[in-house]
Amino acid sequence: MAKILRPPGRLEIILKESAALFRDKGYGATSMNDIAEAVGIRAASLYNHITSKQQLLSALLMPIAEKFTAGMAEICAADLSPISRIERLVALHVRLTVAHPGPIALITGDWVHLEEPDRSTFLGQRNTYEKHFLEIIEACIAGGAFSPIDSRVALFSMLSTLHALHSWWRKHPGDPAVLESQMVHCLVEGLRQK
Amino acid sequence: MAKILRPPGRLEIILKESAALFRDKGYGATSMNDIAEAVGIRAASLYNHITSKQQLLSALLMPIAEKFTAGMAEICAADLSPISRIERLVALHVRLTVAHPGPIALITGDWVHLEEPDRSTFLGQRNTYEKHFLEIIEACIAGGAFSPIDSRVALFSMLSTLHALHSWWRKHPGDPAVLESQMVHCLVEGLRQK
DNA sequence: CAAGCCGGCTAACGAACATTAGTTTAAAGA
DNA sequence: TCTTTAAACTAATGTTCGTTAGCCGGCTTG
Repeated sequence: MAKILRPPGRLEIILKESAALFRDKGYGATSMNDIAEAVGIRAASLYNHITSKQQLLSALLMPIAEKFTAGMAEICAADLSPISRIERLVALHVRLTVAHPGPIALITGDWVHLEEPDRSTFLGQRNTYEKHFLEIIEACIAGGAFSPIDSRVALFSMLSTLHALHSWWRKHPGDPAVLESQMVHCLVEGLRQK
Repeated sequence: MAKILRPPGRLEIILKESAALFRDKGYGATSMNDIAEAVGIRAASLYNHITSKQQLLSALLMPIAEKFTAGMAEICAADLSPISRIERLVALHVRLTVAHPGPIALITGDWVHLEEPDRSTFLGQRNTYEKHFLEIIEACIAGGAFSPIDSRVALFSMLSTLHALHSWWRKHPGDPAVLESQMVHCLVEGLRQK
């Protein structure tokens, strides 16, 4: 039984530092030297653990996309009211953001640097995710739970906030459950006092 | 009276193409060659119109920051109820986004590549802008117009949507007034049917 | 027609880039 | 103690980067 619990795992350090750098400076503006320096290593030594910068991005982005896809599938499969599905979706975003605040930041912009076939895979998952999200919103409107607003505008509004969650969490970490209820309040109930 | 209405103005073309490329690929991943190619010119020829890549970013970002600062000052100076100020702020974002959909995209992420002193100037303006925005939200809560939610969460939620507006506008251009009322509905009134 | 200049161009610079090859170090297993 | 092996290193590759220098064609203006 070779090695359980080896140090902290060099690869994971590299992934974590890469995510932070990609998030802060962007994939294109982050050099292998930057990453190596953050890890405390020479740039060439990184290649003992990874095969390319591109694969690094892929290793960060693809599992996250997968998690969102799986979460959406679970919510769609469950027997829930449309409004409950919305709440579950907010919870999904909060949970994944808290668990992976680094890689999740890349979903907004740095996916453009993915090469094929990862790029197409990622975009496909993203499209179906948003399609399902839209259908749930439309179900809320049809059922009278939501006002008869433009469903695509509502989707855009919710998603842009949920995608930016990581920046909020980094500055104000706290109880995920509290954050979740605050998000539901802002996004669904609205700010206006009733 | 030298030249009114000269062709389309080469510099403006360069600025517009740069904004689009910075927005799509990020400042660091956009090369002078990319910009030159988009303009239909060789990279070296760009320097007949600009002094550096850095100055290009600065020329795109700083005027936008200035416009937000000026807009906020105007709203603060006017004699308005807190809730009216919120509506005016949404209108300000919609108006600037529609007028400058390219450069406005850089406000979210690419400002990190600004060099001093522009970087500090930009951050200063951004901070005071958000401070004023927060005060207006708190006035809404204090006056009973808003629910007693965490004001910073409300600010984050509104700003993240307003900052992402450009991506929506690019895909679904239309009547700015309609967009504005939809935004007010999503951000203030909430999606939930009352 | 001549002068000037605006805005292209080619050529070249050093620096930084991602990546490869080959070597050394040091800890683990025999 | 000797062997193996993972993971660091140095050195070097060719490419691309932003930028400078200098040239040249073709308008505009006298």
